[in-house]
Amino acid sequence: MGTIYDLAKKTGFSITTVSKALNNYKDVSEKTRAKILQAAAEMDYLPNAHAQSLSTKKSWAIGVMFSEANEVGMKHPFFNGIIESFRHATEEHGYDLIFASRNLRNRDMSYLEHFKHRAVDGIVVICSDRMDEQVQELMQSDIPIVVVDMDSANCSVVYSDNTAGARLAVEYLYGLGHRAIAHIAGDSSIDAGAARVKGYELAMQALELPIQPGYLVNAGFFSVEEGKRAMEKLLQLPSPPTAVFVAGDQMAIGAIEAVHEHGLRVPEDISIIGYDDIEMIKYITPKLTTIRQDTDEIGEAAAELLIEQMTAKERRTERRVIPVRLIERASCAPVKK
Amino acid sequence: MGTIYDLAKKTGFSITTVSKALNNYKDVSEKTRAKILQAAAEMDYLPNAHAQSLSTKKSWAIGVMFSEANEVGMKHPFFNGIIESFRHATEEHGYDLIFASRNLRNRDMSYLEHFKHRAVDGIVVICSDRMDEQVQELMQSDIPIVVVDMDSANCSVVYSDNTAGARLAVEYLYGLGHRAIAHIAGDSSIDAGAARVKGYELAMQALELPIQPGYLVNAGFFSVEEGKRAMEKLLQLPSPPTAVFVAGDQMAIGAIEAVHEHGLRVPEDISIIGYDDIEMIKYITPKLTTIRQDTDEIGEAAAELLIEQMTAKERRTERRVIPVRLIERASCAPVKK
DNA sequence: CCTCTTCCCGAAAGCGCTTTCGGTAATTTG
DNA sequence: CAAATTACCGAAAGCGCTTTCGGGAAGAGG
Repeated sequence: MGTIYDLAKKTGFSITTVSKALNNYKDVSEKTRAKILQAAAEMDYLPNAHAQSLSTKKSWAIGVMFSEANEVGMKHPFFNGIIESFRHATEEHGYDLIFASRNLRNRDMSYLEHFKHRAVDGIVVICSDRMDEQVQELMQSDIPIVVVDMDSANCSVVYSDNTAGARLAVEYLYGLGHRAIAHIAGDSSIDAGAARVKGYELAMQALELPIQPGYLVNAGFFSVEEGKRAMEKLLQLPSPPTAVFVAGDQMAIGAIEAVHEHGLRVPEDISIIGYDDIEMIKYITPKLTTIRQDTDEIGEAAAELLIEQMTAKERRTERRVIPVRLIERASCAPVKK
Repeated sequence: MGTIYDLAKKTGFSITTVSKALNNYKDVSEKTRAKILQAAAEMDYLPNAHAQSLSTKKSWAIGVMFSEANEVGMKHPFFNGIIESFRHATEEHGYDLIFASRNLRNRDMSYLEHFKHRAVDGIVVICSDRMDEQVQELMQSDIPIVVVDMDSANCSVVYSDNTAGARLAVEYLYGLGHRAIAHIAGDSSIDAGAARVKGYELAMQALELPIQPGYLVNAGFFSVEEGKRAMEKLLQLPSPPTAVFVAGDQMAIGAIEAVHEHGLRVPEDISIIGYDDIEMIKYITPKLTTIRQDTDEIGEAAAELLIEQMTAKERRTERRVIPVRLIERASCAPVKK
């Protein structure tokens, strides 16, 4: 493969000139540049990224901290859409993604430390647990950063318009004639969960619907099982809801399961609307009506916000809220008279 | 953060000694090592990975080439399980994963070139298209490599026991009394597809069942739509099968859809068995019976094979075939009399 | 013909770290 | 007590690249 020294020897120029030719400096004539590029091609020369980073202080690498919760990691059906789109967007600008371990030759270190060690140009955190110490540490560092799916006053963030989405859902159910509308919520320690609760409450208030006791149930961390348990609670109520807005598709799947096991039908007996629009809900029965979060858009926005900071080499803080939209499928129906 | 020079200045020792202390060389006394480590902790010293890699020729990074086909990327429901487990396994040994772009400051380059540029210690390719030029190039390089989900004579590979899995599926259907067993296959250009076809044929032969004309249909690249179309072909046959072994869960989902649209039921009218055991099939109706590929095991095996090579700093070629197993759910039933 | 620009090129320092090879001081051995 | 080990430490070269700065040659201007 060779180094610029080899190129210098081969072409007879100095390594300075070789380096300049390779980097399009203008103080090298076209003729010598051509010779050098030719020689480089002949010997399959490739610059060594480590050497470059060392001397330029730029690594062209983005550190990613990805959903660590409950072992799902890259299997996370919503986040993996975001990271995919983020990857695409950053790739076009020449950045590589590095998934760091917290393990440096035995000694374990924090994500921040590892990212500093690797000298990444920026960081993206896609992880909904704002209370995570590691996340906190990253947000307080001075490395360019963008955080997805949670809010923060002192770093760039991008997330969906969760309250608007929740209102959309409630208003849609209302439009179908429903008045007894419950909400299976995600935990409020997660921004998205809290925002959707807020949207639910605002919408109910705007529609002058009181929230009946027991109609707002916290189902924790968005899993199928938790959604199922939450729905069971609703079904046990003296007067169960005719429609429920579920804060996440996975929980909605669990909710539907609970309804079925209770001998009722969706949507004939109970309407269910989810949130996220993950892949699999197109294949369940009934196909889930949901609020779609635009993962492509989110990933791209995150990339944009981060790249800006990295090229400016300074931390900025900008908030980007991505609109959502209702996807009508088959899990909601007009209320039974 | 500081460098070893700062540490040297602060402690009064030479940078040589500092470096040695940090790297547990034994020709530095306990006393001075303690002082240096102390100082390092005080100034939050972190070694610079680029400098280290430059001088040691070891980057502690693994380049990953991940499913590029049809824009799914990290959303691939089977591969993302593998990469997650692979990540876990390599993390414990101190390796980071780097998802490279093929874009180096405008000029585009191959994956191999990019990986050389980044000086990764090893490469993992998780991507089923063996004909991909990029994959070929990687397999022929001299960097330690492990390839998942396809076979090759000249590099380490790990994949599931696809023929055994196919036989398992066919024998299971046979055991339920089925004799008219069809196979919706993945394209033979993909190793997994070809192996499953082979397993299907072997099993049918062993059971002395002739493969009726039209019973073996190539459905291409494992998508829901292709599976659906394939099933439609089967349903148009003069005597349609009573059971079909589908080479992938996504295709099986499509197949079930086709059956339903045809006014028939699964499994009452037609039994369907899938392959992979991806997350979502637990939530469709009916829950899909399938052959589970152990993504955890595959990822771990791949990690092991690669780490061996990287520590030995030499390319090796070993084949690891991971056993599969039948997961019985609700999409298969005894044949109707 | 001389001076002033402009155009090219290269010396050298620096990025932060590792590792070989000696050398001194302290310790052990005969 | 002299000689031979042993224990510690440091100088220096090297990893592959970038970038500042200065200098020579060629062309422009008077």
